Amino acid sequence: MPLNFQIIGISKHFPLHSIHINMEREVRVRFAPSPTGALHIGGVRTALYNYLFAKKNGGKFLIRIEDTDQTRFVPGAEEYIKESLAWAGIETDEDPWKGGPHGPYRQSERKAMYMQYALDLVEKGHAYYAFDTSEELDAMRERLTAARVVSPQYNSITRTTMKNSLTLPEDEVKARLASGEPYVIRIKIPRKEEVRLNDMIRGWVMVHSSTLDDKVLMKSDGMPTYHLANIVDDHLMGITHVIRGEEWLPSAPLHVLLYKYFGWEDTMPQFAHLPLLLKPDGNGKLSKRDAEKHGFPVFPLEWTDPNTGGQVAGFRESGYLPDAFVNFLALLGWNPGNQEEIFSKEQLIEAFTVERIGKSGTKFDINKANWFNEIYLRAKPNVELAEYLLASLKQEGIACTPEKAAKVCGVMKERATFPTDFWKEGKFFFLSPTSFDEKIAEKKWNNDTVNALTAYKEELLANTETITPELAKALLTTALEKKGIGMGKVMQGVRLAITGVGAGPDLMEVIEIIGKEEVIKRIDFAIDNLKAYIH
RNA sequence: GGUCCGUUCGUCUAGGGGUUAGGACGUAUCCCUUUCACGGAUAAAACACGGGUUCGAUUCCCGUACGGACUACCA
Repeated sequence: MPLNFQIIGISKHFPLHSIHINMEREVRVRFAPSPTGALHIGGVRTALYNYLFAKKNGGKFLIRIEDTDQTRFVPGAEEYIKESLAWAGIETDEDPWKGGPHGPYRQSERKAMYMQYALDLVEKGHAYYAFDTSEELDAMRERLTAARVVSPQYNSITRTTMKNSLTLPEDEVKARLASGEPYVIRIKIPRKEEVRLNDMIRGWVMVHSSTLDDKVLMKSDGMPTYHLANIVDDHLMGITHVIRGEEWLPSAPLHVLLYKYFGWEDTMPQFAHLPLLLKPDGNGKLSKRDAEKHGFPVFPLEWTDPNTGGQVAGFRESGYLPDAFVNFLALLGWNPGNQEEIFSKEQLIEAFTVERIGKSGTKFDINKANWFNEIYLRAKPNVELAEYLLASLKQEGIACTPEKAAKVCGVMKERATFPTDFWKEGKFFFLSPTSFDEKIAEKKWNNDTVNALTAYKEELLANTETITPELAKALLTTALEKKGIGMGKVMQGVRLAITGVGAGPDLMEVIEIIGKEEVIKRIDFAIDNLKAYIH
């Protein structure tokens, strides 16, 4: 794409690179999880926002696995991430599994390229070797704490007392390196400098460099830390916007400094730090414990930790529909600015802007998630819903035609929250009642009900037409008129006899689905078995 | 402790110098339904506090309080 002349004209006064690049660069964003366990719902939201942003702006969304900490690697976690995003319908353009032009997409596989960047910083005087052992580090912190230093850290002051290439003679440094002694490379944070960044959500954030510490860039095992790896990779992968959780905000100034020292300021991505997802009660970050405490999932998929054996519930397994889940998640911290709440994925892409992401933490409310699920469940065609019911029935060993299952779902969906409710609340469509709701029986089972049912049975027997809801109702009306009993008086009893419970979909529709013969059988059974309730 | 971020109904939020502070979930009540829901309607429910600035502040500024994140050779 050629630059237009106006921009070239401006370039006399403003740096051309930044204007040029910002306008011409394709939007590229990434989700960079660590494979250390199940992907938290907050992570899914971060991925979702990245995805929505990319698609909205005609850009690319990619996944990069940040597995630089080998000690925290958990088998299966990577697969879990992949499956979670797939379930939620968050599609990637580039990732470790399908690859892409900027691979590899696993930091462990990029290991070889980080050292040269760290060394580049050392050469430029922005980083240095450090040989301190962890015991020495601990001792330093203890010493500083004892001296009531407010923040004991490896920084411009303390580094002068430690074992590093700034304090040791050059020869000794060389000797130590040559001897294979373990070392790390630390960034050399300037003593006095104001570091600022313009966060897309929070505006200007300013931090004084004196509060930053000399973070480790290269670990002694030859792996980079997150701070180094994420800057190098984002740069190499052409990332234009970094949308990540608020927990990264404190280290963002460090990252800005790194871009500066590498000389990549012109293409430094824009940052957007997302508000946290909080516990539904009280305060704090939403955690696994909340799931256990409140009985709802905080992870997209069910997960069993291979190391601890600990198990967590998943939204998928709990019966949440992917579209409902995504819709719910999108509104947790973002809003469209109008009063609409129901958004398909495509509509979310269309409506999404970073500007409308809120600043404050968001408490997690499962009620709202359930509401979304109900909305999406009702919008689904009955045949699609039937698949869920058919699956439940198969587990129970009950045969059923797809047509009947669809019909059951059709009448049940108005009252269901989860697909599993079709079976749970609608067992009576498939199983004759063997027991009855005692409370209803106590209240509604009486001579009138028995008389009404007896008369109804006669009418059903006498009629030879195929039963429909209308016919079922007409016959009941006739029976009741003959007996001189009001419908309202016995309806609950009739329902109880036929379904065994006091609540359910329209009874006449239930009768149609169950069929005349079965209804008659159930009436007989109820009359025989509920005698004790007649006073 | 230090640094940074935040604070509108119980929850998610809209709004923004003058509003009856709007919507949604949840809750309650009523209507519809000769059954159960769905649906509809109504109600209760919020600008953390104190100073400024201003004719006027929930909105802007500064404090305080409260909450949170970060403070590893973890990400």
